[in-house]
Amino acid sequence: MQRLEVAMVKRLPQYYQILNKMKQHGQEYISSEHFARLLNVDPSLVRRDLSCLATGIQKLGYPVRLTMERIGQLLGMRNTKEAFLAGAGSLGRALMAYSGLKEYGLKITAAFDADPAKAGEIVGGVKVLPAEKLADLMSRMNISIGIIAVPADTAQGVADVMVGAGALAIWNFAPMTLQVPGNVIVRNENLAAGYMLLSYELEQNLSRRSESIDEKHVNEQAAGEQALPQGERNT
Amino acid sequence: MQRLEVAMVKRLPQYYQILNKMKQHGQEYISSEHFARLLNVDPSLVRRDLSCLATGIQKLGYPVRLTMERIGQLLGMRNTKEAFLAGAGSLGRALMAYSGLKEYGLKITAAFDADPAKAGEIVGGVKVLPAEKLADLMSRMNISIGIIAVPADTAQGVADVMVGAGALAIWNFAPMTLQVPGNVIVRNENLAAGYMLLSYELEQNLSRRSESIDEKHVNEQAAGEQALPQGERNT
DNA sequence: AATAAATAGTGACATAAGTCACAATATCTC
DNA sequence: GAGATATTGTGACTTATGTCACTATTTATT
Ligand SMILES: NC(=O)c1ccc[n+]([C@@H]2O[C@H](COP(=O)([O-])OP(=O)(O)OC[C@H]3O[C@@H](n4cnc5c(N)ncnc54)[C@H](O)[C@@H]3O)[C@@H](O)[C@H]2O)c1
Ligand SMILES: NC(=O)c1ccc[n+]([C@@H]2O[C@H](COP(=O)([O-])OP(=O)(O)OC[C@H]3O[C@@H](n4cnc5c(N)ncnc54)[C@H](O)[C@@H]3O)[C@@H](O)[C@H]2O)c1
Repeated sequence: MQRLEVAMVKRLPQYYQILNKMKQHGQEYISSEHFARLLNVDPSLVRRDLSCLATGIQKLGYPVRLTMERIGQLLGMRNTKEAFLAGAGSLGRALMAYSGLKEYGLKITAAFDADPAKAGEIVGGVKVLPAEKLADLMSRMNISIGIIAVPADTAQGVADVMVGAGALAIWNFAPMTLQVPGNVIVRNENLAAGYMLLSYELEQNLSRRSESIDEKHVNEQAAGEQALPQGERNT
Repeated sequence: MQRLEVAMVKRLPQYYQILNKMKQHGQEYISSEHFARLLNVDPSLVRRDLSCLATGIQKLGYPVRLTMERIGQLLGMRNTKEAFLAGAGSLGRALMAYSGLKEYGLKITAAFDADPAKAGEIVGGVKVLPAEKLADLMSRMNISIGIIAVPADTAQGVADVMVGAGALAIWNFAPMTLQVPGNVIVRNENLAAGYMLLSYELEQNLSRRSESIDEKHVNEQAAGEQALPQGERNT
């Protein structure tokens, strides 16, 4: 009964990150219970997710190194992939400077910016080139991942160029959904949308809190303070 | 039959962003069909999501301004919220400089960094202060949102300080899940995990492609090129 | 005024995701 | 080496999410 579902795959990176931290702490094993506490999910969900890796050992838990290895392999992190970045603005530079991505198998080979003043700059070891060169270099170097960090109104155009140059996957930071052919993978990292969600939940919490104050006639500001753990939001 | 679900609320920001673009283009109405095309989802899902807003007009679609207004209200964007940012590194600076957030009702009032050399800097109109001042200022100014852009190993400590100072919501960019009391909302913006997902799907696509090449004995490199639209990944 | 056409709203259904409870099993202790 | 115990793996169940097909409504057209 292999339940290789989307929701599960979304959690695998989190297990991986936890395992990584455990490894650094010299931990040998970690239980589903422990995973669950760190991730605010149900232990049985962890077990269900990891059962497909066939790596759990009864009474001990999951061996840190082996499980990490398996997840890394499943997620395709073993072989480093090269990517081109479009847009060397403040977010683009942050990505260039971010060493964490190498650890997960991503290497930003070059960046491209429409602003001629930015050409020649080097950030985090990554050189910025003129935007015009993107298409040609991408197809000639056979780069299959494109990262989009340009303003929303030019994002679709950049995506089209990347796809035309052979991109198979696009990591998009512009706050919009891109239109691409069916064989191209897009992952939208819509941070603004993420904030709106936070804003919504905060609003909900606040109104619930004031409701209970209303109901119980003041003197209950602490109400909800010890409320049931609601878990964290992401995904 | 009010289906006010999590999954739906996650899509509302996307509808909002599309409506915003439509407004700028002077569009008056937008149909569920149109929404669906832009978001790569089923039109009936759009209708179900928006039905709770009671704003759709038959034969015309959804009125852009009114619907945007309703969503903005539901998401709690009408009243601007102030936030403190911890970590004025490359990502933190990008957030300070990002004007897009104001549009959605978020104002970063001040930033805090443990590195004394960074104190006094101003990025995007936001001043960087010494990290020691965070707790005191946060509780005195009654700021309820904290943004975490510090390295993963200090993130939990910063979160604890924020919660102690009265934070009710945390927007976390460190690649880990934070432990907070049940009344505090956390949104994890785990970009590294996002990349791993992209990597996984790319790997899947590549292996499926090579499979079909194997099966049909070469000469079919184009196979999958016109594959069924798989929609985009986010959330 | 009648008709056509587009499009929202929705009940019934299908699939995905998560929870519970418990059996199976590996390790540890004495 | 026998028994206790922690912990995995999983079938049955519950809840959430998405899809389909159809009805109702509004506007445009003749
Ligand atoms: N800065 C943030 O923290 C942040 C947060 C969330 C989302 N985003 C999104 O990320 C994107 C970039 O944001 P930013 O703050 O870095 O903006 P920015 O204005 O600092 O940088 C954008 C860069 O893209 C370049 N550019 C424009 N058109 C281009 C093209 N066709 N080809 C190549 N380069 C081009 C510009 O010259 C500029 O250097 C935007 O879509 C923004 O909405 C940014
Ligand atoms: N840069 C990126 O593109 C990127 C992408 C994804 C995730 N992240 C995550 O975001 C976080 C920040 O990344 P970054 O690239 O900006 O790192 P960075 O090293 O450039 O910046 C981190 C900043 O935090 C400060 N800091 C450390 N401890 C602190 C404390 N206790 N209080 C206040 N400030 C403190 C440091 O002085 C530094 O200025 C990290 O967790 C990283 O994994 C970054």
